[in-house]
Amino acid sequence: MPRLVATDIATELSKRIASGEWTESGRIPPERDLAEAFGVARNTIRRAVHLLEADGTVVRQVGRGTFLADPDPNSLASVVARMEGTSPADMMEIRQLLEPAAASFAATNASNSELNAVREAHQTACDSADMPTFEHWDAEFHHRIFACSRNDFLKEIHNLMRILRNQSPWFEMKKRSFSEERRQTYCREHQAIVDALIQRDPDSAKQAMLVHLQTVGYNLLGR
Amino acid sequence: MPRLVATDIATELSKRIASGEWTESGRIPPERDLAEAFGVARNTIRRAVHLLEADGTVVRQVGRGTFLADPDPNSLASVVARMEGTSPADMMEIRQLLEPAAASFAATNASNSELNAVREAHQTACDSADMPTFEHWDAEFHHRIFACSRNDFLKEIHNLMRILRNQSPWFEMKKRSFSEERRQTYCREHQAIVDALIQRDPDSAKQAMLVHLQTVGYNLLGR
DNA sequence: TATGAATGGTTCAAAATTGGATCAAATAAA
DNA sequence: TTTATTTGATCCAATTTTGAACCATTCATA
Repeated sequence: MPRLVATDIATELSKRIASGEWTESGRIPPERDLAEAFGVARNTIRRAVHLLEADGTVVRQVGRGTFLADPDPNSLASVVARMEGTSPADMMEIRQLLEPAAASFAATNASNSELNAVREAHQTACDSADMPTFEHWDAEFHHRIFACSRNDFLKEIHNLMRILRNQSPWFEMKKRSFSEERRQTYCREHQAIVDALIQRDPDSAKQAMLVHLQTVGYNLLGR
Repeated sequence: MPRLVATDIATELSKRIASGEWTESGRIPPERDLAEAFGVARNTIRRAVHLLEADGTVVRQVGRGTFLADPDPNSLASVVARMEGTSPADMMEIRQLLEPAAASFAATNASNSELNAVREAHQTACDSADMPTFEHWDAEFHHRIFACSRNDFLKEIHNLMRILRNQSPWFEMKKRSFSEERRQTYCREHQAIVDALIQRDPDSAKQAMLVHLQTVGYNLLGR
């Protein structure tokens, strides 16, 4: 047994943690159990665990236990958690990437009845009397275009973006910055998209959607 | 009895619910019964069920019981769940949309050291002796390009896609269909991407990435 | 309609679990 | 020998679990 049993135990624990021994529960055994398992006094375990704590490998909580500090950054949960901090600019950039593509796909793949549903959402939005109603049908318009893109994954990414936007405080900002003039602009731009879709022209649909999203981006981000 | 009994019971209950144990009645047993079944105090069961309630997994009603909640199709959880069923073709279509854009962004936004990291991953992949090593560095190559696209949301979408691919059985298929010839093709195509990035040419980078992903798509989907 | 059983909601105190801290004695290393 | 490490023990503080009692609501049944 070399010198400093504690450091040896610390590296052993590190190895086990790295090998995923306790990733499932996210928690390592109580010090008293570890002491028994390693056949060593509890104080020694405490010293070893203290090293891991100093590393940032592990976090201790009185009365609860010792926990792995960084939950697997490659788990679905952490990815989604990080997505919740997405900035408006980053989100807009991706929207401008995906939605024109969705419009293009829709022009090619949508059934006539699906296109009618898109036009219907557009029409209802234009005819709506108050802002909340407009915003609902505006969102529905975009949603229905994704719905007929015939790519389920793309559709779900859009759902994801919608949820993230609705969760974010900066979405409220957008609502407040709304005006009747902007509403009319959006209606005109939506009309252009609908026209391109009905003409089954993917490139025009893509272009019209991009133009619209640039307007939305400008209104939202001021650039 | 293990530690943190309440959370353990919560995950156990989650598993049973997911496996459809109580879907026909839509109702889980009374707390007092669960307490007896798990050999634990009722308060502990209450804590566990409270976690499920917070998840939205379950709804409680005084005097009636605890019921399975109608899954909200617009919750993050259900969106992610639906994403897990993404087809290879749909996934590939989106990759061919996003990764060329990421490469384009990278050509514009990356620092020189980030580009070096990309080149390094490419080099290591080319030099790797066995297939698992190659695949690791291949993945790292793509990841690092997203990392310097300077759009965090895009980066996380890529992480999401990576996780979904790794979870899916059809990903194994791809691994089996690998050959030395393909590996060399990928190396050449990666080289073209690296060259375009270092020349800071967004359009070439985008184009080179698209070409590469068309190869990957062809190998994966056979069309 | 009235009653009682079943069920979740609430509260409380005692016991158990777990990390935090300290100290003196034993042991190993220099 | 001197110094540092480990041990073994004890007590403290935070948290969880337990066990019990009582309340409020729902629902079936007398």
